[in-house]
Amino acid sequence: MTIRTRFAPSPTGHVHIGNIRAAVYGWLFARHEGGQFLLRIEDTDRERSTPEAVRTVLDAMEWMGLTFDEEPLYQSMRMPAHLAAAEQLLAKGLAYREDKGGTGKGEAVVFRMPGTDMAFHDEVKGDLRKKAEDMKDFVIVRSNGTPVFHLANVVDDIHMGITHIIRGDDHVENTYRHLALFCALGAPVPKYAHLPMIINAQGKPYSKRDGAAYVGEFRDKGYLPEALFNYLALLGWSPGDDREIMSREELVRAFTLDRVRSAPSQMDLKKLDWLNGVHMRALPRETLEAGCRAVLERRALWPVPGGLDYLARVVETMGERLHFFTDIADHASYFFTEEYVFDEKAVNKRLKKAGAADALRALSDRLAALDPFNAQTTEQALRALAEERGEGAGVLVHPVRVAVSGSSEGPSLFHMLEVLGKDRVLARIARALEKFAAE
RNA sequence: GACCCCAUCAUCUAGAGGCCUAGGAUACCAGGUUUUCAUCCUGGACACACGGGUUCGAAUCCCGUUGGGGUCGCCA
Repeated sequence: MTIRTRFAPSPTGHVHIGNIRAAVYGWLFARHEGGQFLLRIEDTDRERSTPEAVRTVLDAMEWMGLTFDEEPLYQSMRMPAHLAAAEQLLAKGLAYREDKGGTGKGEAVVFRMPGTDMAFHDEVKGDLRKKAEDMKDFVIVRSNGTPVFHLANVVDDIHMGITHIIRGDDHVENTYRHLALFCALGAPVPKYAHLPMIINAQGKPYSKRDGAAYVGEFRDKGYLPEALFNYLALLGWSPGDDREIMSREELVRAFTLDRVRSAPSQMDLKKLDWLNGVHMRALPRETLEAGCRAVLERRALWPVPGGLDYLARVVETMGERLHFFTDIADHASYFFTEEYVFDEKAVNKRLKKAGAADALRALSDRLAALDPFNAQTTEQALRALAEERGEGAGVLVHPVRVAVSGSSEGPSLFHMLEVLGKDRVLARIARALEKFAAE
């Protein structure tokens, strides 16, 4: 029997990180087993289930690389099947009609629990059981004639031939109901794997208040899907050895449900950041450049004279300083605009200091005389000048860096000067002199 | 409250009775490399919630306590 798993989100306009992790685990499991991974949109809540909300789910899946093997099933289209199942249960005497005083006018259809103790083996939590007296009959069709989640869910899982249900452990208590429904409908029961929640520092379910909580936010903040994927895979699961940095393929090869932890885990955004840097550094040049360009476009820092070649040189110079695509705008905007911001502390320390203006003027003259203006020649000129003045190179290096980039951090100064080019460098030094060095 | 689940460094985790004076990673601290920053390298501090058992031997098994979480809808 080939394994089939599914991700069954209800489209609410955003995809929670905990949900996408469930999808990641389902996908990983299906791929590892050579099975299928399916998508079912639980869009029965017509208020919230707008086409845009559905689009958000699809986008998140695509961005994360969670490919599914069949066309998505839209639960709203399946209402007749759900109702038919209820009729069948009614006919078999496994359900009954009753007015439980609900919202609707008439009677609801209530499913009769078997009245026996129940047990099942959860792939991550182990053996779980529940006593008959702790389980009550429950409504499967509302008095207004619409099917309830439990019914729809089970009927659709049967229809889709789902063999393994991988979902959040807030569903464990529902499992007994679902199991009973599978049996009542004469279908083979699937296996279940309940994943622990992702929690915040307070032990509560991780939410928007705790930082980025939705897939789209991570994307917008510049995280790489492969980094988030890698991170999420390791949040609650481990390969059993010391590997941490893993590609999608390695994860597929290593993933098994029995290595999923059953205790909840907390997001560590710092670790995600680190992992993002790791994946960033492993990216092919063209991908890196394309990602940076997209950010620049979004921040209105693109296009720029020199175009793609220029961008390539900036990216090359920034090197492993880019932990996020957004860093190209957050930490290297001075390559793309004259409107770069001056860091106040850096200005005070390096430009408003006694002697800084004098040093800058002297250096500016030397730089102006350079014919090939590149990393080598600028470095030579600077060092020669420093020696003549009987000072360390730092006395010159720091002020220029701040004058030219506004910041005291950044790539190798001389490569930066080369990329910026003589004209811009001289103009920036002059402007900085005017602006800050009122010596 | 009832029922269920969970419990190793700050965080993610390895650990399925002796290999554990508990390993790795992030974060943190200290040094080195880089006259900056980042990367990288080296070192450091940091944990088996508690109490009882079982056993020659327990982070690992059992019971209890404590702490946390989930579920108790004609929501999904």
